[in-house]
Amino acid sequence: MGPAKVKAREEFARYLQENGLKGSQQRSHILESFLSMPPHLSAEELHRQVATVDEGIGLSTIYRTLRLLCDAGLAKQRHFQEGRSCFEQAFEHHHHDHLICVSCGRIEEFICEEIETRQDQVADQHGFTLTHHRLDLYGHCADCKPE
Amino acid sequence: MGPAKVKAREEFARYLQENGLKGSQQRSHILESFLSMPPHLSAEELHRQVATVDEGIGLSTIYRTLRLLCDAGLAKQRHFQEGRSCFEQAFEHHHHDHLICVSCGRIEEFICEEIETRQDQVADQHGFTLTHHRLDLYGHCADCKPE
DNA sequence: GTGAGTGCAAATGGTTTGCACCAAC
DNA sequence: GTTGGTGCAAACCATTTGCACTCAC
Repeated sequence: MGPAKVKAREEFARYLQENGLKGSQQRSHILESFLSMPPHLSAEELHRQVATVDEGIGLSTIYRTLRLLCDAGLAKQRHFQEGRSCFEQAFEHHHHDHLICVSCGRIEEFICEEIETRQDQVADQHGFTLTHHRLDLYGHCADCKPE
Repeated sequence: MGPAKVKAREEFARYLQENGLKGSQQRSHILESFLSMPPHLSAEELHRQVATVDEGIGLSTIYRTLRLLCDAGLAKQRHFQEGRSCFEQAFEHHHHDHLICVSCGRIEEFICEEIETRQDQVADQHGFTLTHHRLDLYGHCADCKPE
């Protein structure tokens, strides 16, 4: 169990504390599952995982807690596919962009300073002040290459 | 009326022809409205515009025709905001990325060869073969700058 | 006249919400 | 014991679809 996860737990507890929110068994189970899973997952996937520990937990609670985690800065909501959210572990993560395999769904992260710089230049040329951006590269990963 | 629009009409007729599809008053009205409007619009916006010419036209017909236009290569479906599609005029358009104003919704297009090149390099380093990508820059445009 | 196109209403599906009940502080 | 949390079912909402009818070829 890495120190990042310990810190994430503390962070969540602190967030609840500071906002006059309560803890609960469900929230603990959801957080633990979230921390133990791959860094990118859907609400549905998280729900299935949590169900192995707590059968009766509702999907709405998953969504509500996921929103809490986003507000607390521990998760980030992404939209790699239309009509379905992907939640990403955000604690101790710096900015990065994504490579998404269109065959198997594998997601890899990267960051390219050159691209970041160019984006700022482009925005500048158009008189825009950037708030955020989204760069997703879609393709076939090494394992899914057609022969 | 630019030559691009004339070509777009011919292209659509040809597409229908080649695929054993029929023309209709509705399809003509929708195409004309689509060509006369700004290059980025929602199905709803197109529907409202078409309604000024043909009151009774259904929203489903708008969607069905929009899909046809995409298939014919005259439109491209984008997803700048979650849960709402944006359709873009695609005839005589080359590849480009977008700047989106988070205040007024204005959309500007740009292309940066340097970024394109870097994307290929990044994909290569990760063993990916790119099929497509999505680069959206969000921010405040010149007119919406906070003083 | 036949197969495709249309309008309408109903379905879809991921996500959110209203509400009565339950539990953490 | 008060206030927030939970599960369930119903609501959302852009988009799609089933169906009976109409129109283009």
